[in-house]
Amino acid sequence: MHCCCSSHMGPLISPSWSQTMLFPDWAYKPAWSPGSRQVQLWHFLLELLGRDGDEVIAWGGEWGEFVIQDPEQLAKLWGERKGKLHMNYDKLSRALRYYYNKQILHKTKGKRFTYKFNFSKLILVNYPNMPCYQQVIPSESSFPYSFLSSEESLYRTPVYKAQPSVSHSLMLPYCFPKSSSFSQVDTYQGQFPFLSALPSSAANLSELLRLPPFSSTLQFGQTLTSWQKKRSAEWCLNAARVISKKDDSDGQEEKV
DNA sequence: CGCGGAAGCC
DNA sequence: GGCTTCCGCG
Repeated sequence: MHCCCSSHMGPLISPSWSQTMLFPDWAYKPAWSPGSRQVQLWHFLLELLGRDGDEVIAWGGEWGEFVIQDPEQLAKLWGERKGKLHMNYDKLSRALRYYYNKQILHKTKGKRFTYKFNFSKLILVNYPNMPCYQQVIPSESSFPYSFLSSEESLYRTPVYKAQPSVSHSLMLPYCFPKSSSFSQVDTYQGQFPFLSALPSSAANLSELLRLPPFSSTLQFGQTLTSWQKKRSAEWCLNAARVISKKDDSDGQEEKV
């Protein structure tokens, strides 16, 4: 039994989930609040990946896999974000390679500009003291998709290939009940920059949560629904209104 | 391209 | 610690 992120998937998806999202309070702490640092490369990648139809970077055929379609442009954007005017793909890719050791990321061999996130490790590395997490991961081994051969996706078949039993990292916060130890929860506050630190508002959250491949949204909706019904009182819940679209929405530094 | 050592920066 | 910069190697 692993917390709320159970493996069963039902047909139900709340039609309103894209309009109203519920998050624990701590999920809204900005990245630059005490205890957290500047934006990290993987935050940035997830952020861009959350924007559907991006020409610079996009999700690949496998769960967590992504393809950098315009390496130099990606480097330029990253450089702008970090204030490094001479950033290029050579340097950016070095940073990506440093993720190999941490097992946050690895290279999809044979595919140009293609890397793959290990969401489980991503969480473990960055948020090691998660209570329920230690139950989730070891039981299923760190990678729930082992039935997928890595060579399998020569062709880009979108759906139903990768069906994770543990949903992706952005859902993991839902596995951490607020319940008894408030102090623990406090420790987590501000530690989810990829949830809360994205440039501006909750609108970005919605983009982010469209995240990786496929059914994640479905699971997400389902999870939300059940949590809303069952345990919402136990959470420090926040309602995030998702602004459907701002004409101002390029208010990030992407455009200069 | 992709890799990883080495040094440097903040 | 998390890159950034540079570089030699395959």
